[in-house]
Amino acid sequence: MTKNEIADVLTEIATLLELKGENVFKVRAYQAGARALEAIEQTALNLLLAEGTLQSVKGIGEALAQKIGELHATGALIFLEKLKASVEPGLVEMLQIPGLGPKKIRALQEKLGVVDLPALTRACEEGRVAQLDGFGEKTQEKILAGIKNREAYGKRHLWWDAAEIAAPILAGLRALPQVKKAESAGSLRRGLETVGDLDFIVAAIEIAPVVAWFVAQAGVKEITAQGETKASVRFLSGLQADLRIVPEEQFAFALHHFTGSKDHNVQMRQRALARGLSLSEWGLVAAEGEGTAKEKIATMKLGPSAAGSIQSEPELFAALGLSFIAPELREGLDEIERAGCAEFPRLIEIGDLRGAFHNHTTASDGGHTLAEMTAAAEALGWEYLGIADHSKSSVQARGLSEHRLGQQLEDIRVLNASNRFKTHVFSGTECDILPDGTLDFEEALLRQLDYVVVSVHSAFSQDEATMTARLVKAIEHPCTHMLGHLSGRLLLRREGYRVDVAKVIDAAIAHRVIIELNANPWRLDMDWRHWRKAAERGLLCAINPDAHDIGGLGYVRAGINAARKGELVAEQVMTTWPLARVQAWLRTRR
DNA sequence: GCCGTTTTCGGCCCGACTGTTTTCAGTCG
Repeated sequence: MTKNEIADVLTEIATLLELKGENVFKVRAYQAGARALEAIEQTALNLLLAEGTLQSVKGIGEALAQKIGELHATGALIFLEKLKASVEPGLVEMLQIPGLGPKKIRALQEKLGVVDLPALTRACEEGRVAQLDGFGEKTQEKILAGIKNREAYGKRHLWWDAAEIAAPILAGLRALPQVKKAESAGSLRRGLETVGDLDFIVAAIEIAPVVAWFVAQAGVKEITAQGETKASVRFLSGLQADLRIVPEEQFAFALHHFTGSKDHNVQMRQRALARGLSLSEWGLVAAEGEGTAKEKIATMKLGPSAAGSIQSEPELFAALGLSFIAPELREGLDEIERAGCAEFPRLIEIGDLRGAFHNHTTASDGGHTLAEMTAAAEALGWEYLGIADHSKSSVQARGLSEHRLGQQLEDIRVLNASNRFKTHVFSGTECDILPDGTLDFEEALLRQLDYVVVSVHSAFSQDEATMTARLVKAIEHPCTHMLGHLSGRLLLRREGYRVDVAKVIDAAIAHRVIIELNANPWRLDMDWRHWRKAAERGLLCAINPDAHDIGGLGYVRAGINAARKGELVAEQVMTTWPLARVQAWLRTRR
């Protein structure tokens, strides 16, 4: 079993233990073990297991090391099988219903014999749930609504879509006279590829009018919570938005807290405790003595206290002996440990980009012409634009024949010579990698182009070894400059094909082939989780929007999120390089 | 189940809100 599969098993164990009413700290230990496993490389895990030193990994002790070893060696775990047999399988689904946690689910099972969602629905409809201790009419209604809307409520949303919804809300909040500061937080601010809900943090001099505006927005279907410091609404689409309002002095703490991630926050609080401090969304105070952080801050006179002097996130990190951690890096992996040792390098920013490869035109399945795409690139201030329409085997995308590609090559030559645009156009192709790993065009034609992107668009169901060999063979082709969308995944829609990413990265480094970071919000492929280690080993990145129309060029914004999460700096991304350097690089790859 | 500048036991992040209760448990993030 691979480490990610083992991590999934540990998470499953945690869920089952939770449903059994096990000690919450034991549950947390399994969850922490899963995270620890996700954070290390497969090869490192293999080595640790071979050496018998897995317990040196923080969060993995004797029991987890034994179970991980068993899973790695045999692909099965007797402990899990026994655990599964002791928990009704329908209970796991019940955890997805808002308001239902392990305790309530156990009560439902023990008192009413409810073991799955259909039985729960009946029990609600017959009014039996409302009569249980700790339950009532409202809970019963909420459960029924939760079951009915399960799909929409549980759904995650593409970062891109969530960002579009969040932008006018943030602008609306900032326009209110009572609002001093407002930011979006949560996974949206962390730039995660998908977003579960929206979080807004506001510093305001008066609370009521802000809450009133927030809950009265167009498209609000229901108000799910409304208190003194927070309000939550659910939009018609099922997307939930949370608003937290704090005094201005606490804005930095609240922003940090609600940016998360949860794992990051847990580790930050542990770090604070180790220094005799207690961190919460309200502030950073001495951990000793009575009272909550909120109460302490309320009674605190202005003075040289930690909370009084911290006005920003960088100051908050500094107070815990840490260099600033960009929101995109706050996933609770190893960023806190590393921030304790050194500064992070300046991560790539959208303004660093000078162009992009892998864009389509009306010649294949794009919506705008070569000239229109070039004009749009010029409007973005880009020095260059790469055109890579589909090759002939991608019939579904009106892939270009050799003849039509030759024509496009000439069109681009003429366009560049005309000096009509300041943006230089590179002629390329998104050449299909055929099922056997050969390319869709002959070498003689490929050599006439400025560059070649190779991608898989067929035979997705090949086994991992075949697909990996196929990609490696395409990378080894002397004309290949870049590998397009490595996994072929479509977020929230379909899994990528099975491929050994590590081997593909090795091949790309060995043959000086770029792996693109496809910035299309549905793709964001290769995944950000691979980039840091790969780039440290010398892999070069290109942030490519895979634009099929002029609006699609803007997708690089999403690509920047992923690149930052992968800790890429501008130098490691070829599309930040000036035109002359890019030209020279492409020539040396011939 | 994990861990140790509180070190082999006794802790484990912290607070808001809801719904159910008359002071709090459960859930959520």
